[in-house]
Amino acid sequence: MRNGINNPRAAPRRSDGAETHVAILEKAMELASVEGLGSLTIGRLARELGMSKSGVFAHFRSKQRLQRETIEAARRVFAREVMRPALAAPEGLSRIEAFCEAYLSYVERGVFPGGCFFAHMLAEFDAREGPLHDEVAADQRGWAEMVGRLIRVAKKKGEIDPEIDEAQLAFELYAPLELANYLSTLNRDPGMVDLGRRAIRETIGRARPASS
Amino acid sequence: MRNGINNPRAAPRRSDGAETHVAILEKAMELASVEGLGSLTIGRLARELGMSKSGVFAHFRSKQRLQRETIEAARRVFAREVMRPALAAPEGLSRIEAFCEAYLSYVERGVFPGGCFFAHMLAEFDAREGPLHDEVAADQRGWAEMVGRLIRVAKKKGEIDPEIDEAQLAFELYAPLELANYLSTLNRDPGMVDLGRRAIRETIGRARPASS
DNA sequence: ATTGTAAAAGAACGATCGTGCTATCTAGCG
DNA sequence: CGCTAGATAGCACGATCGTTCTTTTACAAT
Repeated sequence: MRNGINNPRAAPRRSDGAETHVAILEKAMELASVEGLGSLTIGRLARELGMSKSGVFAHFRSKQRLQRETIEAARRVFAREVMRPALAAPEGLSRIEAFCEAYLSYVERGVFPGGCFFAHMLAEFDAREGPLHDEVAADQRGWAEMVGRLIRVAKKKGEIDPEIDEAQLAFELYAPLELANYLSTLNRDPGMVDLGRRAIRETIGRARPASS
Repeated sequence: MRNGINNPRAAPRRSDGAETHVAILEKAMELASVEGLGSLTIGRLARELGMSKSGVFAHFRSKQRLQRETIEAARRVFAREVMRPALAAPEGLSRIEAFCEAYLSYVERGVFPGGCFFAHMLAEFDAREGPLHDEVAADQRGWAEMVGRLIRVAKKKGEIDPEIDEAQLAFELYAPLELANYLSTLNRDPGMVDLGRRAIRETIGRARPASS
């Protein structure tokens, strides 16, 4: 906005505020996925990026805003790496499969160095009070509703047994995803997500209508 | 040891070092289960207990030792609240059931105010390097081996289908336990552990030999 | 070349961190 | 009683925290 919009041959500036802003958020996501949002420190961030504390601070003007923007940036990564490939699959059971596979792949590829950003946040803020707990709870509720919708659509298409309890199935799909993330991260072994992959495959298989 | 051992009518001391020690560790477990071992602070602990920072510090002489002892104290709670009732059940499938139910009950009853202490530690240290990561990984490995033994014994007794992959079954039992802990804590709703209860029941049901 | 502006650095603040050293209090022993 | 030893408090340290204020830098427009 400040640079090059009206000038097609604008020389690259040594440093554009907006670029620095996203660079900070990228490093913040990295650090927070490993050590948590609570251990995310402005001084640490500055040292890691080779800039001054006040230089970093000026981009957010409070730690709360830094934390909020870091979460928002992580949501965009999640949307790009998990939601988008899932939505590319056709509606119904295969979109459910695609969503689970997209999540497992996102864990397996190490999109965040500390495993799934939101799994970490879930554990960090599940028991606390305050705005960060509420953000995590809202995200969680949103995903649960989304999976619930996917299940209902698949039922309507006759790809899932109509007798199946939606909340229960959503839980049984979510559980292996979450654990695959934690165990593969803990053991530094991306191969462990295959345990989750197999659990998902069998749970989805059981959810199919008896006729099939 | 220092008091009353040889004197049956020892007057109660205003404060016995050993009693204070366990009181500190109890508060430390409470705080750490909610906010994590990383946010556990000696000053905070002292304020919460109405004593001085140096008074608390003197019991451990380093923060590392405080953290180690807090983990050890939590292991004792886990042994008392989960392992002991599980081991009271007869060997085989019913001990597996008892173990899962003991865990879910321990979550449901809110033994720790922040949900399962070790589930919190798993997420806090899964991606870090250092002694605390190694402790968590060792605990994790220990439980996995224990569940593996339980499954093998149940197989030997003919209560579990011999074709079943032990590691896969262990994973599929562990996943609902973990998620039930996180979701019930996040939503402040102990009722959510019933989702885990039902998932466990069905998974165990499927593990039975086909003959049965 | 001068001016304006946004980005970043620098310096300082009060608070809190982990840790060490010293002093005070109290229970039990002679 | 005085003495000893352990538990606790008080105080100070250097480091780091989040935050504010001021200054320097580097580019864009004039």
